[in-house]
Amino acid sequence: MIKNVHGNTVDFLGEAIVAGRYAVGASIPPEPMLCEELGVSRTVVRESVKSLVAKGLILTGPKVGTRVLPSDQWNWFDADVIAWQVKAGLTPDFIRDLQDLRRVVEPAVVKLAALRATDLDIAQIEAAYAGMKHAVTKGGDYVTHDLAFHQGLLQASHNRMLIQMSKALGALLRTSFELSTSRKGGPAKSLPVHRAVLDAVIARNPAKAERAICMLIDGAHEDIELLLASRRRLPMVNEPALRLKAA
Amino acid sequence: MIKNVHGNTVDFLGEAIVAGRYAVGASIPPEPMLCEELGVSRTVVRESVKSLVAKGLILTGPKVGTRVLPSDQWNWFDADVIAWQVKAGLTPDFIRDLQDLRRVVEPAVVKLAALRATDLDIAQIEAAYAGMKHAVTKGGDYVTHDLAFHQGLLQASHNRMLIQMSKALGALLRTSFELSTSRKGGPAKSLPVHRAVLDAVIARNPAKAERAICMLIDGAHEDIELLLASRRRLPMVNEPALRLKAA
DNA sequence: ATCGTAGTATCGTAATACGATTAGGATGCG
DNA sequence: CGCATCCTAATCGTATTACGATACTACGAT
Repeated sequence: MIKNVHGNTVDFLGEAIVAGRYAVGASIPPEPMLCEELGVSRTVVRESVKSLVAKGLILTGPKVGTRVLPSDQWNWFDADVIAWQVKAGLTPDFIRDLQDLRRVVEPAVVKLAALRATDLDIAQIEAAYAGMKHAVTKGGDYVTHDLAFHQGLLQASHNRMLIQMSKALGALLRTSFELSTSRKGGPAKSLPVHRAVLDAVIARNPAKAERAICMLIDGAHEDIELLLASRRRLPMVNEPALRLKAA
Repeated sequence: MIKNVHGNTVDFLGEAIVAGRYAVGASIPPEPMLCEELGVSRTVVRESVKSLVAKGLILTGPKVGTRVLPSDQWNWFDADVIAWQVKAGLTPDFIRDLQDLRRVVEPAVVKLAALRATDLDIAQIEAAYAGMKHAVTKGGDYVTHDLAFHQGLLQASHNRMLIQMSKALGALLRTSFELSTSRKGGPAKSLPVHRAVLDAVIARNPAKAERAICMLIDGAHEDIELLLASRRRLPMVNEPALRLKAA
């Protein structure tokens, strides 16, 4: 998974920060030290740092160094930030936040989708549903099509802000699916509920669509609670970090 | 309002892109040209470009140049992107999206706030309310305290994703207030509704809080519709852009 | 003891050079 | 004449060096 020097550097630093390897408010190693550690030029380090600044993870200043900002200032809807968080380990806090978000957003989204979906939107959701059905009956990748289903719903809301949440909600859906695989009937059980959502959207019935999606969310709710209960403590707490000031 | 060369460059380019001065999918001038135009070194231009890439506005590649991405890939919850959009002129689309978002998010937020608000949260909202009241009775800046009120509500939800929306919703609130100033009774009328929201939160009554905030939103709804009706066409459409390929 | 000042670590900006990639045209063949 | 192939050149990617700007730190003077 090599891409380019810049991308790798951003990922390395971003992941380290999101994983909590540098304490909030503390400085990360100065540029020359990072250059040496990562074996890249200062140009690359600086551009990477700027990228992270743009995502709200850090701030920089002469002499003050590069400091990690508190996590509520991060761009939590940024695809990279989400990816780093997922890779670093899903904290209960993160999952709880996402769950709140889903319960707020998805019902509203399907209502809008029922009003605004174009034929193309519906065709795409229908295709995703077909993929899910195929995965259940003949085996295959269920979660990818499940994600496509929900993403199609977001898209059909035709609201840029709401669409933006697909990456974040995707992380949650993927997690909740992590559980459902253990219980054999999971996908098979949720399939008809997905169908009901889609039918309601096609029928342009916002109220019905909302009721259907709420059933879906409530179903996933249990899985998540189980997940949170099982993983009481996750690897990422406040570890001493890599090293801030050697001397 | 000078800050540093990098910040100015990012703002200049970001604003130009958000304002639609470069067509979606088209290339913006190559790095050397931007250096000359802006009178900065290539270092600065590159770091600025990386910042914009991090915000999802553009993508770069050797030979392909730097291309503007479709607006539904932009990080719409990024404070800078919002600021640039506001500065460039509020399009009806943008306002409509924000309005959707507000109707979805704020009721949910106050419900969570009613469950989770700490004493400190409530004290801050209370302070904001006092500021609003003062502005109405003795004159002063109403909108700033109004913003602080709603931001306090977001904060009290204790959900990082929801908190992140404060910048975006702030832009909407500021816009809707732009209208209310014309009608003299605006602030005075909305004050008791704000009080009702706050009281419900203090009383830990989610349902009541939700009803109250819905009244508030519905009130603002008219203002926004008026705004949209009055400004049928805004400056930012598809202008020819600055200049792509001179030769 | 407190304030001011100088020193220094660190980021900010500039300038230059060369390597890497690929879009898009030039070329040759069927 | 149309299409596949190759090549060129435009443009970004990375490295290196140098110096200016800034803010923390510590020392010394009052």
